[in-house]
Amino acid sequence: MNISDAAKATGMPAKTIRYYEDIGLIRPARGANGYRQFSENQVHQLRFLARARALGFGIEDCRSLLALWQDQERASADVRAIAREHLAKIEAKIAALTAMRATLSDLVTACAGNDRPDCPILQDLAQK
Amino acid sequence: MNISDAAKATGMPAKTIRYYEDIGLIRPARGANGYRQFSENQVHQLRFLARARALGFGIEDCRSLLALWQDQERASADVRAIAREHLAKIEAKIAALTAMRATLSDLVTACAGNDRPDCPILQDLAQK
DNA sequence: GCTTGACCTTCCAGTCACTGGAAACTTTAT
DNA sequence: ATAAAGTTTCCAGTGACTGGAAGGTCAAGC
Repeated sequence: MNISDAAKATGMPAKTIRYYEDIGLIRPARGANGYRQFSENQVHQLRFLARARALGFGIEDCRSLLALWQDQERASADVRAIAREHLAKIEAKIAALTAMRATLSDLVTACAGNDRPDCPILQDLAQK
Repeated sequence: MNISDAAKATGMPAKTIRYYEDIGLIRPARGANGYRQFSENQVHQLRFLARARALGFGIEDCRSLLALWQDQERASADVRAIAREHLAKIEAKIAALTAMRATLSDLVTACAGNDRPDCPILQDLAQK
């Protein structure tokens, strides 16, 4: 399987797959012509990575999760610890964004949005 | 006012202020010794920037907002348009993160987190 | 055989908003 | 006089790609 087929099979850009090889997340074989060759198993790994990334896990978390997945002797506690930490980071981001949204939403509502220069948004930015 | 005083007055790292000069957000004068000299007005501008950044506006938005703030002939509609677009992006991010949180939260709950290898989190990552 | 086009390769640079660190200069305090 | 603190510039790194250039390879049509 060449890279564009792997890309189609996983929904990832070929560029991303090359990048993942670059940083050692996957190690596809090479044909005599130098082309990367992906096994079904590697396509499965790529899908695992795509799903983990879609859940917001960072690359290093993905590396750990992939290793745990491959490891039959893993403890689910190790997986859970990674997921919990990530969940905490996501919750912190949501909290920060929610606070921003509250303020911005108020300001957008308060601003007339017309031809005149007076603007509660600028007032807010200027004062604090 | 030297850079470290401006940093204290705004709560920004001096590095960040230098960076803002680098990209043309602010243009402090220079003393005979080459040191940057910040006026009260520029400190005010920096605080404006800090506040805008804290609300999540990108640098280019900050540049536009700063220009609008300085422009007595501005239309509040222009400010509002920037804020609304930014608000929409924040809401999209919140939606994405909230979806991640829902899935992750379920998975973390479902995982026993013990010594054994069976793990709903890995199962989820592997299947889709 | 030859050409065209689609595919593949590597490598370099850019994204965003800083942040860290090195080397060298100036100012301030002792 | 010296040491410490503050300042300067410049270069590199962050995360996770993404775009593009230059060049090699493959399959199809003439």
